[in-house]
Amino acid sequence: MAISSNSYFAKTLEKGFVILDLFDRDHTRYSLSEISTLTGNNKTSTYRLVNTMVTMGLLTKNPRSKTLRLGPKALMLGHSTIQGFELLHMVKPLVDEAHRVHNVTIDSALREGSRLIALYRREAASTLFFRQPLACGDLHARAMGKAVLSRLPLEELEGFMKAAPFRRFTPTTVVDRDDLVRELEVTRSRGYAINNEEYLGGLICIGAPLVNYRTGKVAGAISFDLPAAEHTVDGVEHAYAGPMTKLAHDLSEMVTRGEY
Amino acid sequence: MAISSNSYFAKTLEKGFVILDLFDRDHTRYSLSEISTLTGNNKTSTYRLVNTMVTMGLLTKNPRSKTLRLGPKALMLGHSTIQGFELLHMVKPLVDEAHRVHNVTIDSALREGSRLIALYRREAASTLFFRQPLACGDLHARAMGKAVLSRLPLEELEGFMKAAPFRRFTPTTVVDRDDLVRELEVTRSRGYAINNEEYLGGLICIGAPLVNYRTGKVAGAISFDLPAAEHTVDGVEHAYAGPMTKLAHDLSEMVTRGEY
DNA sequence: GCTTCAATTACTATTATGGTAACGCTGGGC
DNA sequence: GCCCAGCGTTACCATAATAGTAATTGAAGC
Repeated sequence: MAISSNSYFAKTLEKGFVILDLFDRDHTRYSLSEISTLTGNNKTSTYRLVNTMVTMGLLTKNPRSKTLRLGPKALMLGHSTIQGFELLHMVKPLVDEAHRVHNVTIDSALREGSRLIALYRREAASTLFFRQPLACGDLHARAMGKAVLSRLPLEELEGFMKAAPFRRFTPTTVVDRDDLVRELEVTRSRGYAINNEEYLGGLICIGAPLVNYRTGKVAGAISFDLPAAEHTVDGVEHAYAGPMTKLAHDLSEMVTRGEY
Repeated sequence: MAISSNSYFAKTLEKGFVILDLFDRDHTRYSLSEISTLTGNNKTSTYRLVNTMVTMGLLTKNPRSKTLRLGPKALMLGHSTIQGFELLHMVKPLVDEAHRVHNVTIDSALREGSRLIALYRREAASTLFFRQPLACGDLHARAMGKAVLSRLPLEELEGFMKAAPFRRFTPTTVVDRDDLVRELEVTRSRGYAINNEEYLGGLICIGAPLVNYRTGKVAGAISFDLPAAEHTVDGVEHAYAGPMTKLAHDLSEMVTRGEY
C-alpha cells in the first residue's frame, strides 16, 4: 500500500487516504483496532487520523459501539470527485448519443495499471449503474479488458500474464495463459474484443480500447453489451462492431486531446 | 475550511482533503499556485501535498503545462465512498420498489448541517442521476429542504434563517424570511412539504423528512417529483402524499436502526 | 535572446507524529 | 453484582516530518 517516500511526499496524507480506501461496498464498518491492523499504523496514529476524519465529517463514529462508517462528507466527496473528473463530461454526450441511436448498453472504463475503473455507463433498459463492478482487475474475462490487453506494450502484458491461470467466471471464461495470448492476437488484428458470456452468463459484449493517439498508450476501453438470449456473437459483430469501433475512435480522439 | 486542531488532529490530512475538495463539476483544473492560494498553504507545502496525491494517482499532472486534474484513483475513490455508504444500500431497495409501484421520480438526500447531499435518486423516465444538484444549500427552494427545515430545532433554524432573503430561482420561490417561517409551520402540521415550481420551472415536488425516531434528529429527506405539465399541486397531493409519507416513515425507521 | 512567472529543489527551525505506557470505560463470563 | 479482558482514549517525549525562506531551474511570451 505504501507507495513512495522521497522528501516531497506527505506520509500522513497517504495514510489518511489508505484508511478511506478501506471502505467500499463490501466493507462499510470498521473498529479502530481493525483499521490500525489493516493499515499497519499504531493505535495512537490511527486514532489521530480517524479522529481527524470524524471531525471533518468523512467518517462517523457511533458513540456507543465506536464503530466507524463513512460520513456524509465522504458521500459528497464521492460525488464531487466523480463529477470533477473531466473525461467523464467529455465522454458522456458521445456515449449517450450512441446509446440513443443504437439502443444498446454502453459501458466505458478507464485503465489504471491493469485494472479497469468504471467511467460512464448507459444502460439500454434503465437498469442502473449500481450492479456493475466499479473497479475490476479481471481483464481476461471482459471485452473491455481484452481490448486493453490487446494494445498493451509487451512488458506490461508480461506483468499481467503472471496472474495466469486466471479466475474462471463462467464455462467460457478464458483461463489459460496461452489461450489468452492467442485470443489477444486475434483481437488486435480484428480491432475489437469479443466476450461471449465469459464474465456474466447471458451477456455478449464487444469492446475496443481507447487509445491516446499521441502517446500510443491505452487509456481505457468501451463496450457494447447485449443479452445472449436475443443475440448471437455473429449477429452482434455484424450489427455493432462498426458503430462500436467508430465510437471508440471518437472517444480516443478526446482522450488524445485531453492528454489522458 | 480549517475545522479544528487539538493534539489528536492531523493537520496534514485535513489539508489534503481540502485540496481534493477543490475539485468538482465546475472546477476540474488547477495550477499549483492556484491551489496554494485557495488553500492558504505556502507553495512548498502545497507542492508536497500535491506531489503525494499525484504519486498516489489521485491527481494527474500534465507534464508540459503542469496543470492538475483528478486522476483515475480519485474516480475510484469516488465510486467506493459512494458505494461504501451503508445507508445507500438500505435505502435503495425501498426507493426502487416505491418507484416501481408509483412510477414517479423519487429523490433522497442526506442532511449535513444545512445542506442536502444527494443520496439515491430513481427517475421515472430514465433520465440519469447526473443533472441534479449533488450538494445543495438552498433548502428554502426545495421540497426536501423545506421538509428538513420544518423539523429542525429552533436554534438550528435560526442559523439557517440568517441567510434571508433567499436566492430566487423561479417566480414562485419563497425568498422572504417570514413567508418561509409561515410555510414551515404549515409544512410541519401537514407532515410534508410542497414545492410548486419553486426550484425548477415545470417541476412539482412533495417531500418529507427522514427522522431518527430515537434521537428526534432530522437525517435527511425524500421527495416525489412530478412534471407540472401533467399534474396540479392538488392532484399530486391527492395521489402521492400518502405513499410518499409512508416511504418516508419506512426509511426513517432504517435511519433510526442505522443510527444516522 | 531576454524577461517573467511558475514549478521545483535545498536547507533548517519548528512542529507534528509515532510509539510506549498508563488510564478508563464497557460488555461478557462467572 | 463483581471481576476480567479488550478496546478506545489520553499523556508524554524522542524522533521524524513539515513549513517556510530562498535559491534554482524551466518554460512561455515578447
